[in-house]
Amino acid sequence: MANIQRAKGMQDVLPEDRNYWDWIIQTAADLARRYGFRRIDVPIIEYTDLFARGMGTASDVFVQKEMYTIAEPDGSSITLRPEYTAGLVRAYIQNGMGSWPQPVKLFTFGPIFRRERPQAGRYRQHSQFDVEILGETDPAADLEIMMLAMNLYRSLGYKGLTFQLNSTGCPVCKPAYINALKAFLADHGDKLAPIDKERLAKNPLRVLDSKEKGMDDLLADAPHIADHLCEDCESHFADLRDLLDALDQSYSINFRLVRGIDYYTKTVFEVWAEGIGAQAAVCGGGRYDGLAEAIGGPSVPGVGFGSGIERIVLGLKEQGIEPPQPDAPTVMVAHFGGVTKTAAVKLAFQLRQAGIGTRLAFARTRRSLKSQMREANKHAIHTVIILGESEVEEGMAAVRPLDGGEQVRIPLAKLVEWLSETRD
RNA sequence: GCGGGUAUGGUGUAGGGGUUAACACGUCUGGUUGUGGCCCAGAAGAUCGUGGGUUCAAAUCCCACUACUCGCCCCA
Repeated sequence: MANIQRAKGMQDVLPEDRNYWDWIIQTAADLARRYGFRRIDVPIIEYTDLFARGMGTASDVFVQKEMYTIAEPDGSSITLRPEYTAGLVRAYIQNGMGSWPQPVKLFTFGPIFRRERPQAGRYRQHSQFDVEILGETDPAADLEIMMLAMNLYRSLGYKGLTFQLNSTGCPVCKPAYINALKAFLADHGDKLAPIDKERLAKNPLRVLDSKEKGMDDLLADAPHIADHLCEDCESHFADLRDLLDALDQSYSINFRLVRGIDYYTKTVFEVWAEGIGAQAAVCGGGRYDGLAEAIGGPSVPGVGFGSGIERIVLGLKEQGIEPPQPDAPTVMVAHFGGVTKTAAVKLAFQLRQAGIGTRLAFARTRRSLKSQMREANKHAIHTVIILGESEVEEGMAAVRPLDGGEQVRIPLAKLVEWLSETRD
């Protein structure tokens, strides 16, 4: 058995769990369409270059290790997508969506791949629901993205939801802020943990994300990005907050909320839910006005979010929320082999044709009715139709309700009508 | 990449050197001719993760490896 197992970090989604998935995806798609988003699907594989440019060079070495990259015989390099946004922006540019009515609002679902060490709620293949608005700078677009995310979790029944909101500035104002932050941290270098000193050197913004002891107090006095925003970012952020207020939507300004990649500009946000442990964030997103240019295209502003389905499922389970059960057959046809089996097979398909979900008993030889009844009971069947020799001879069916009630004989010709009137 | 934990039938567990590895759930069959759930009886199903070592004897002790899992780093 030891050698028959799924690859590391991969997951089987068993039928029981799949109920959560279907429900989540259905809910999300309905919601997105109500907001005017349309579904798109892009390939799982893109040229490696697209992701390399999209991510920026800061985390290049690291990124290389986490991506599933394949060298093709023709010398090109392709990669299993580690995120959605770059591929969607590529599709926007390549398909000339710049000349569609703007903005273009898209959503999608599917797997993304990162070679990380697996952990609770984090796998090497995981699926995301991803939503983007491309070609729009209005803060109301940011609002729409945020509210779509929030309302998705609300629709699913999540409790204890909060918005964490911040602005990360833009290429005009961000560098000056980073310098101010660096200077501040350098002044307090003796108070930094080794890990934070490393972050300070590599990616100063990440120090804000530090969970080291004493950092809460220290960072309280650190410069806030909000005080360093340029005029454009400042007004964008103010407008967004006004709109949230207009909707009576509460949120927390979290100046320590930062996102890893370079391409984020202005708005960054996360939705947090209570009760799912260390991974409080069920989704993260933001604005990325510089991404399209970074990958070598025209300037196209964008804002969006991605949310991991596995993590949503985890949260639902921890909050004790169960998905609706999908329809399963409630009618079963039992028989005793031979001519009765032939009759049963014909009947089962007639019922299905008529829209009645039907389970057919299988049996290579004569099989006891007891075992067929037991089978019915295990599958929540509420009506067993028994076709024995005498029934077949007379063109009748013995209809046995399992939820109480008398067994009756119904002419086969009237069975569909009888079932739809009486049993559903 | 770094650290912790765990590995026994399909699942969850018990057993801690000595003849047929136990229990529960699940699965299957039967409990008089063609009737479920409860109950009863029975059956199938494990070379005790892999490889080595100690021993007369290893599921049990030792070592290594692998896998799984939790956390750290990092997170698109």
